Amino acid sequence: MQLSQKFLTIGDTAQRSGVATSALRFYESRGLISSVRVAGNHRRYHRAMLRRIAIIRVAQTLGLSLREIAAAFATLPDNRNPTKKDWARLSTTWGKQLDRRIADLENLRSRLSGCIGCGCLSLKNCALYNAGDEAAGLGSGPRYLLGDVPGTGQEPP
Amino acid sequence: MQLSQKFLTIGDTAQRSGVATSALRFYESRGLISSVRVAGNHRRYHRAMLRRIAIIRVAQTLGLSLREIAAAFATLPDNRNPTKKDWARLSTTWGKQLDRRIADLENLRSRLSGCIGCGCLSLKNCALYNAGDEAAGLGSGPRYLLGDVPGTGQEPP
DNA sequence: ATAAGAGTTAAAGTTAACTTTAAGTCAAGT
DNA sequence: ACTTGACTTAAAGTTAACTTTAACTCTTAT
Repeated sequence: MQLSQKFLTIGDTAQRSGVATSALRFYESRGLISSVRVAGNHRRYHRAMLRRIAIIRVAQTLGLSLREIAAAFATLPDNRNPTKKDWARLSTTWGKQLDRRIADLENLRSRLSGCIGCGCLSLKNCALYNAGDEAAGLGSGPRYLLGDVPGTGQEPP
Repeated sequence: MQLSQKFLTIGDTAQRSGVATSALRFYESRGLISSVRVAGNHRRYHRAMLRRIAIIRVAQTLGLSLREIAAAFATLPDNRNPTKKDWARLSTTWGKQLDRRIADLENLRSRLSGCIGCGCLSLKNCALYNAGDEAAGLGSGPRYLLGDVPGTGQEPP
């Protein structure tokens, strides 16, 4: 295996990318990467594909699903291999998403802090319950917790 | 259905907790909640179980798996139903975990920021690669990206 | 010439957290 | 008496992201 080769076998690609051959075939089946075939139907990955594979792993670390990553790649003209500039654009977008996730968690954190000592945890008062399902209202979501406050028997529909 | 009843059918429990009956049976199969049986082999959940169910949902929102939640419940003396004090203890622990997750993400965020413009992304220099697998070293993890820098051919084992 | 090693495909297995389906039981209302 | 609705269980299905297995095919080193 020459390090300067332009095309790599799946085994070499796996070694250099740190991604199992089975995963590479899987990524290919999902359209995330591509290969050419040589005699014997064996795959050959272009060296540049290593960059793409690495970006996939980074994106996964950032919390993106393969579906989302594929969608991101699809925004590249001709679905070309990401250039340095493409990487800058993609990672900027992903950075913003990450910021949002962090903000959401911090929000959740402050809600939890407010609820740690309260012990109420009722649907109406507890910020934790009204966290995920803002528009849920009555009809879904845990109702009364500590205390299990009975209503009037005339709950709204 | 009387709101002041001490024991609820699975249907009533589902309605008041906002959790599907299938999910309740599933939680029970995993030991997260428990019930008594009445004539006809039908389940009855104690009203207090609603609190437990709600805590399960909150814990899930915080990112815990059912396995972890079960483990947390197991720390309660006699695996009793969580009291207000228990909730304070559990949620304090979970708050710390959440803090750690947030810190991890912020760390990742700053690494990403540093890499957005750089375009190097090599194993040795890139903070993003050395993110998850600190001790990975050579042998796993994407190697060379933009640039695909060839080594000496004498890589360490 | 041959055996080992690397590749190939399709299909099944894995884990989490449930949901859906199938087939059957039970109690209550008409 | 009979239908309806709620309930029961076991087993299979769902999604994501892969891995494992089985059964072959090719290439390469000896």
